[in-house]
Amino acid sequence: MNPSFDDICQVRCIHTEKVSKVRQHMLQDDIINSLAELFKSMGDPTRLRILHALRQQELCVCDLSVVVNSSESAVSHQLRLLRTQKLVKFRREGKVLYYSLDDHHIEMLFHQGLEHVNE
Amino acid sequence: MNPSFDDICQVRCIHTEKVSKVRQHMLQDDIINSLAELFKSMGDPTRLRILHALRQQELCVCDLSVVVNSSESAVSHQLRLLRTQKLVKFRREGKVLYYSLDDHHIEMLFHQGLEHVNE
DNA sequence: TGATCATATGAACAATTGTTCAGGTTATAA
DNA sequence: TTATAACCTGAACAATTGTTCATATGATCA
Repeated sequence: MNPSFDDICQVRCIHTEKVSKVRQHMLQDDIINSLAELFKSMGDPTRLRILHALRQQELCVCDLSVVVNSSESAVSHQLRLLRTQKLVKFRREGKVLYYSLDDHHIEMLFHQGLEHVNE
Repeated sequence: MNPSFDDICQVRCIHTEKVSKVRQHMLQDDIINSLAELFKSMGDPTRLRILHALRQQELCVCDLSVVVNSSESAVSHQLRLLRTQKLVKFRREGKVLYYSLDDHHIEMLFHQGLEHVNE
């Protein structure tokens, strides 16, 4: 177990006021965890390739596996994860499932990320 | 090895035109990898707590370890990663290092992420 | 109904990750 | 120079991750 706030600060904690102020505005664990899951979902090359492809065009699993150069099984596994995290959605047309980005936040995140990477 | 584009598409590939169009606009591997590293860096609860703390206030390692309730060593390891990925920067004042967010993209990404999580 | 196509799933494996522990740096001040 | 405070680092470990392989759905059509 970690020592409590008070325990630590009796020993050493440089800026007590700053710290307690910041602590009051920390996010709840479940929010932080959801946020971590979201970014984690975007933290894999294959999934980013999938997402970038879907930025341009809705696509089925077979197409996606060709576009991102990965097996259909691998793509399907990744799509399940992206679905769970609400990054993509799909519509069915007969046997074929067409995947697309779930909402505009994903596009925004992708765009902002690209800007950061391109300095 | 994966079969080549042509190999696959001779066998089965539903929407050949769509696919080759999307393929032409795919991002280069190094861009995709950098982007993945960026999001991966934001895909951990401890690092998100650190980043969120720094959104409010520049802080030293000791303060941060109290705020995010983690050991100084753990925080230091995470800060190194965040530095490498250019998510945070620091300034020195005597023995103390004050960390802060590197640029406004990080704030934007955090904000957009929060919006998505809060539906 | 049975055959086939598009996709999903479960188990298993190597690879990666985050933390802890035990030192090691670097800058300040006595 | 020596002691101390603030921070960093490397090794090691359990836990998590992404892929592959084999198999299972579920929808369509003959």
